[in-house]
Amino acid sequence: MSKLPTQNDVARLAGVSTATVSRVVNGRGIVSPTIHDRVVQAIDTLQYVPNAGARALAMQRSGTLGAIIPTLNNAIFAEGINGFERVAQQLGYSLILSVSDPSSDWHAEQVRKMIERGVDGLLLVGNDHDQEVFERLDKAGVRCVCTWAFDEHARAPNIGFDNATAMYSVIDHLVEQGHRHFGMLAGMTATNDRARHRVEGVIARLNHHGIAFEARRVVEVEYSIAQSRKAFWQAIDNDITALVCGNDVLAYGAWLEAQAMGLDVPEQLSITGFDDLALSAELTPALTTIQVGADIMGAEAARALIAATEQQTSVVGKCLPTRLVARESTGPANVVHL
Amino acid sequence: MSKLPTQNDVARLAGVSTATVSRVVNGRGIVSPTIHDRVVQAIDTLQYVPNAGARALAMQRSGTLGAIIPTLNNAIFAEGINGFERVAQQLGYSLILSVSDPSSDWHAEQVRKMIERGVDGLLLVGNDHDQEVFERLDKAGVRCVCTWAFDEHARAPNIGFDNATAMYSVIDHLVEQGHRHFGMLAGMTATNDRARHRVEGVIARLNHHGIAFEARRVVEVEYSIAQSRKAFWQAIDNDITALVCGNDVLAYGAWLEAQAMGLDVPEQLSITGFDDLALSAELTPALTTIQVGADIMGAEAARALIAATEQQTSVVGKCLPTRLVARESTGPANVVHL
DNA sequence: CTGAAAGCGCTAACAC
DNA sequence: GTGTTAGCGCTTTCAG
Repeated sequence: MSKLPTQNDVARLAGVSTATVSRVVNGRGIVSPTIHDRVVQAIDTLQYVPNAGARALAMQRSGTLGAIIPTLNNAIFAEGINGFERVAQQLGYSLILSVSDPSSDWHAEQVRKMIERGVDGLLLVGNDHDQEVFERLDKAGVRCVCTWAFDEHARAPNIGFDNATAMYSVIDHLVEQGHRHFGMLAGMTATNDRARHRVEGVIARLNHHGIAFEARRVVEVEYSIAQSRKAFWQAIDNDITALVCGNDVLAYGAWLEAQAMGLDVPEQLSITGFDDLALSAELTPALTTIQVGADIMGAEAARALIAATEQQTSVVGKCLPTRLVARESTGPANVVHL
Repeated sequence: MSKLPTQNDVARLAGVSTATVSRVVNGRGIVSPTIHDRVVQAIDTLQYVPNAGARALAMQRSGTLGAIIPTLNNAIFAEGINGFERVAQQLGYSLILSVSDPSSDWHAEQVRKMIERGVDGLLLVGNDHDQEVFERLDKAGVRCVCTWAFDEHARAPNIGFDNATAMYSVIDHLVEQGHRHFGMLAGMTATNDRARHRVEGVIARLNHHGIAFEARRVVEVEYSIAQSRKAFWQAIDNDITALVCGNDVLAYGAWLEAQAMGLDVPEQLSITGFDDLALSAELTPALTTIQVGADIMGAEAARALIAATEQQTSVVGKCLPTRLVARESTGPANVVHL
């Protein structure tokens, strides 16, 4: 582990000043072709690699973007991070990733760590974050964007979609097919604003259609197939013809359980998801769901953060469209109840 | 974006030297209780957050770990990164994540970026990396570990499993149930050493059992359900009774296609996967597969990298066990051919 | 126990 | 065009 070559070493070898080396490395300023070549030469005989930390210290910009997501075990977040990282990489930024749920005590600490690392921008999921988090971020001059939601009046700019109205389209689709009796499998609303808004959307739209639906008919469950399968039975104990799920993972649980018990989907029960994961289109019957474009959302978030950083402006939010993808897991309501 | 408070500001406010502030922040050295309290006081009235970049510059250690993975769109990598990040976080390290395939031209560039960022350790996937990559890493004093594989003689320490012998257990299981005619859906062997070793394992073990199986019976396909479904038909065009898949995603494709065409699994065709993703246990019939423990692998990799960094030793590799999980998608070979 | 001072590797004015 | 010179914010001898 011999000491790495520094800018200084390159300068000496090329017989120029460190400032000049800096100029050619960063392509800033003007350097005569001759000198330029000499420096480039020196750089690669020495295999010189600039030190990003030192550069960040001098420039007061790190060239990194941070992201704190609740989990990596749901493909939808992986997809979003994928888009975020891809754009960051293309634009010369590195991604610092942290997995931590906003409802956990660690969350504020993770945010602090991001500030400590000097990220130029930070991606957060949802709007459920302590006031303090945003204050620290502001104070540190770290731009941030909240994703997976869109609320014009949120504390920080949002780049995401409207979870409630996305659910409207699910409900409209179902009501159109004659459904009047609904069940819902939702995420934990207490600690997850996206889940909460999806439930609210379902209830609001059902009311809009004059269909009674009480909050207690909503079964909340952790996002996992296994949990969902268990919860399925609580959710369908009424004469429902349609089961609305808070996301595709929950829908998979319902789909599997229905299949396992020989229940015909959609003949006897329509099932809907939310996210449109890759698998959803492949199932038989294929899952009707909401396409959210997580990859694009991540990409947009990265672009917005970087633009704001480089142009010294504030991040501009954006409401991304969602789309109902009507497939085979939903069909006309049938009087043959369970 | 007023200037952030620095150690200096804290020092001034507390009426001590920066060295003292450093001491209390890092818990190193001894500071009298009185002074200690005064400093802590100052730190949180100023909301002081240390600057990791500056610290890294002074200490020559960044407190970050890097990981370069081929994709985030396969749950198995998400799982591995999850374990890696969790341990890193617990031990006070941050994760810098980059998505790039080793076979792409960008890969070397991504490695360079990691060096530039000064990561203390780097996780790579597989052993298919240019010699140059390892040289640069060595030269920069960046420890690295290659995962998802285990080869004692690899250029860099491996923390992973033996892909070939894992396949032995799949073959043994199948042969035991009377299967003699096999098909295989594999990943792209040219650019993926894990896929290659899995194929080699299948062939070697089949030969060991005296069963003829030529490499051309292996259908290579990109890891995606959609691709797998198409490839399925090429793979089963013989009188096979068992289809061995290179990973669970490929197996899902086969499973779905079989289900869609009304083919009975395992009565008419046994199907096996590799990875044991969460979904595999939930399907009906549940998928027989290889449990690799990606989360643990990631965790071990982080632990090894950090231990090596902090103890100034080299990374010690480790061969992690894999386990055949025999479920319902495999059964006795049946003479009723396709 | 605590402070002073010398860097860590790089950039950015400012001179020449 | 190119070199000089201050720092960026932190840690770490070394004195005291």
